[in-house]
Amino acid sequence: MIDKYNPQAIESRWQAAWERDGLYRAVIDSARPKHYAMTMLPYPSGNLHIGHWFAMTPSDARARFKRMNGYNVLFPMGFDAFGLPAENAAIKHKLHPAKWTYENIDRMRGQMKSMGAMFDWSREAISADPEYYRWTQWFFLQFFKNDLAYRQRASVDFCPHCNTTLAREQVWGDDRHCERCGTPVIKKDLEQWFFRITKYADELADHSKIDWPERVVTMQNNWVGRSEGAHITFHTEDEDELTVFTTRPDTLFGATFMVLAPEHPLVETITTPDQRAAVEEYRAAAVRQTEIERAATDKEKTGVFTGGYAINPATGEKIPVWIADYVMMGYGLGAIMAVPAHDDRDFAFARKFGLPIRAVIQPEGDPLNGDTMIEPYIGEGVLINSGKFDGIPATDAIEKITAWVEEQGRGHAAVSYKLRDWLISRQRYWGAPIPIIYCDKCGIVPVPEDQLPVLLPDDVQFSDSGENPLKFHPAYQHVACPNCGGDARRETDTMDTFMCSSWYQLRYLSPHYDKAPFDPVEAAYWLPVDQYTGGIEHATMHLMYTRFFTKALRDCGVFAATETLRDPALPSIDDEPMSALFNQGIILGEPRAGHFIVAEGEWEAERLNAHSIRAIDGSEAATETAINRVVGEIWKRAETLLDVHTTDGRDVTVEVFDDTTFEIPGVGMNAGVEDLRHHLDVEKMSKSKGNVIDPDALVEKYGADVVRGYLMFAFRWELGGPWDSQGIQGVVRWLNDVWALVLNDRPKIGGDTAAPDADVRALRRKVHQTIKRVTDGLEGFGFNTTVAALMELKNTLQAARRTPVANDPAWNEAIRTMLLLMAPITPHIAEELWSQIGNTTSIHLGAWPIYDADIAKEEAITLIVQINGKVRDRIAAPADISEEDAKARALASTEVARHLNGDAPKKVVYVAGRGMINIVV
RNA sequence: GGGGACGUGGCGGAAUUGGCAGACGCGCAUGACUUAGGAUCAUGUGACGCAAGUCGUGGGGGUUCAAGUCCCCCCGUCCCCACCA
Repeated sequence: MIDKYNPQAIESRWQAAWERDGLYRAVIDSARPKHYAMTMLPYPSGNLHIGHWFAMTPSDARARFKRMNGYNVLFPMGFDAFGLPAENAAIKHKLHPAKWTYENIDRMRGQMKSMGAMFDWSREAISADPEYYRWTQWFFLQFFKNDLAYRQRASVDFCPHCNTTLAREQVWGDDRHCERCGTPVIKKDLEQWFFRITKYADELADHSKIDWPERVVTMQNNWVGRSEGAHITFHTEDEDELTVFTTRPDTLFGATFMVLAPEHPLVETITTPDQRAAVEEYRAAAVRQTEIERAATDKEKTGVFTGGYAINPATGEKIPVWIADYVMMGYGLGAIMAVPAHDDRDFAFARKFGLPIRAVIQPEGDPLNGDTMIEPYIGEGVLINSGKFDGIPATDAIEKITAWVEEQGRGHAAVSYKLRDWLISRQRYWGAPIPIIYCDKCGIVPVPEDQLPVLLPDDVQFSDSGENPLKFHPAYQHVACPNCGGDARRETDTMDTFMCSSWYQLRYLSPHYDKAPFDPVEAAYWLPVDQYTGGIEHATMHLMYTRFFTKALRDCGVFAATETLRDPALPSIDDEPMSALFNQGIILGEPRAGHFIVAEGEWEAERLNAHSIRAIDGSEAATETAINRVVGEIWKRAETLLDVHTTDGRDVTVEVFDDTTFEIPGVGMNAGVEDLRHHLDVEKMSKSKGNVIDPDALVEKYGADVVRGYLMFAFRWELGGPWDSQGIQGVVRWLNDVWALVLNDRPKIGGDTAAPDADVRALRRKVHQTIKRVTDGLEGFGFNTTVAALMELKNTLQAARRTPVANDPAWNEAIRTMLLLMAPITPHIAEELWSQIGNTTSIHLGAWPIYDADIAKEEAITLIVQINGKVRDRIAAPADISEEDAKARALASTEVARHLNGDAPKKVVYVAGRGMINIVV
């Protein structure tokens, strides 16, 4: 009986059965430990791509694994449904964003169901639903009430293409472009809403309560950018105060001039009449300059003297005050004391404009001289030219001079952050309206909570310019002031969609709850998220915002009701939203090579493998192996393409454009190509490059289990890598083999003869070793080695099947165990085979196999005998061999004797755990 | 300029954290079966060598009985931040 594995026949059937039986409904069960697994929710862009599969199916495998290990697992899914693409599609196709969005959601939900993932769809949350954004607005009001939201005119980043302002986090790269569309941003002076995320700077830089990847922690800490230093107040000649932030108060005596950002408010008053024209011109030029130009680090320093002076509080000296665009208004206090002797930028500036340089930190060696220094000295040393502080090590002086400044009433220790408050206003339609009303009499008036949600009107006209249609919707804008009843105007900006995604883990708990953003009973049981997974690209955006949100909600008292329902002994849920995080990598496009010349014919390589190399003119290549090597080496080392010729049947000569020639004698390359550069044509997938892998087509061709299995097997999950359309065949073979192994009739080996005990023990040993590898692998996100372990077990079973072991009860146990171990990774085939071998309940409700270290323990080991670290012999020995025995056997080996050549061993090292002996001569 | 990650066969990647380098898979080679094969089965597959053997984890040094793994110096790739005071 051979019934071929046909995934299409079984997968939809099981998906329907699981849905019918409510297998993945997660319901509170206080008798079981909970596990809240969450993977980043998708934006409903239209179709699921392979990246979604790569992100979601391994997460699903781990959630299933947790479930089989006795956890009550919640693994929800939803859609981050507000956002610009919907609005752009609306403009382009004359289609309402809601229609576009919800149609996409319907399609993508269906595509996700084809993954066979255990998503609990009864908890689906969609951020564009009024019942969702009602609470997004409610949170805004809580922030407003608690002084965490404020409105301010500020110079903000504006994307001219998307026609909206952006948060600092959404401006990327050297050219400061819009994260969504790539257009360089411009600065605009606008009244906007901000959240006081900076209030939480220190807390956000503290990751001690969560288990997050080091990479994310580092990026977030850099983003918060805490620096410790001091505020020091100088006085101008007119007795105006001019306060600077510095991380080097120890160099105060070396401050020989000051620099203000061109936008600094004091510029107005400090500038002298004869300098005013020059200053005004410089300020105007600075405004005109793009951020890119201003931020270029290698730029020649520019600046203008204001004509004004300030007094260095340490030296009493009169020092000039300049303006220069290398000082930014947005960081610190927008003003610096310049210490040219000990700072790169100040040094360059001083040299250019002939300003005095005074060394105040002296390293060991020749005394520094400010007039002759050719570069600033940044390192450690002792203070000089610093009055009573002379001779103190600079590291101590930071504290001492700060204390002294404070005594003088001239400043204090201070901390500065790079983190900016979060700008959440967006001048676009498809987002959650900001629930604010402006009244001429009452000012800024929040919409009363019982009037939420502020609904987006449907009857809007989109213009090609992308301008917010709410601005042209009088009925939406004109409202009565909730306070005085008079004529008032509704805010037309909507909220940054990162606001919606900052709290979705809460809405999943009770997506239809209408008394609060979430049901405290659900929250008390499920929170916090135990395992979050998603891409690293959100490190300083979503992952920052959601942590801020949680802390802000805590301070607004939103978790109070939940806390009363929780065991106070449990760790708190209101400091951090997600206890653990794991970032998967990305799947890149399949590598493609171009044309090159082989055997004087033109050849084409669509891939890096020789298999698909063929001559355009139909001629034959040299041996495929040789060509294979050439292609590999070319792609590994060459920058530009080259000619490849065969000189005879086997040898290949490669000519690089610069006439370098090297030989490839049949197999392998000779040396001499080291200077060729690595070059591999691997790119991100994109429609325009035509290298997109469509998961639907793969599912249709191979089935969901194969796609899941391949995605987990072919890459390290945290790294991802280029797609390989041939590699998937390995997973196809694996599942075909498993299918045949479980279902096909077995020949009775030797009638009913009992299998030798040793063989049975060997089989069970392999099974238990696999249990351990799979358990550890799934726990630790090592999906690729997990699949490898399952393949090995299959290989072992295939071999055992030809022996009497296949008649032993241990065989059936092995099959059962293998299916249970496969269930999280390939849920459909596992379920089908589980049912076919006679089980009536779902394998996914089955208990995870228990690892028994005694069974897994090797009975015999191979002693590895090394001489001076080189393996010279292998000797079979019992696992419990004593050290003396092992050494004796090693020294008795004839191989050892041969290599010792009569020399006496100087030392014999025995490593018990590894069965290794090293004889040192 | 600052911070971080990485570099292992033709390819994706293993290596229980200092202990047999190359698991598992792709590809490839040879053979079998086939009208055929992008199917299946068997065997082989780091390099060099007929072999004994030698060499091998980007390069160079070091620590150690033992280094892909630890330390130092280079080279290269990628990511983040960036006139941050």
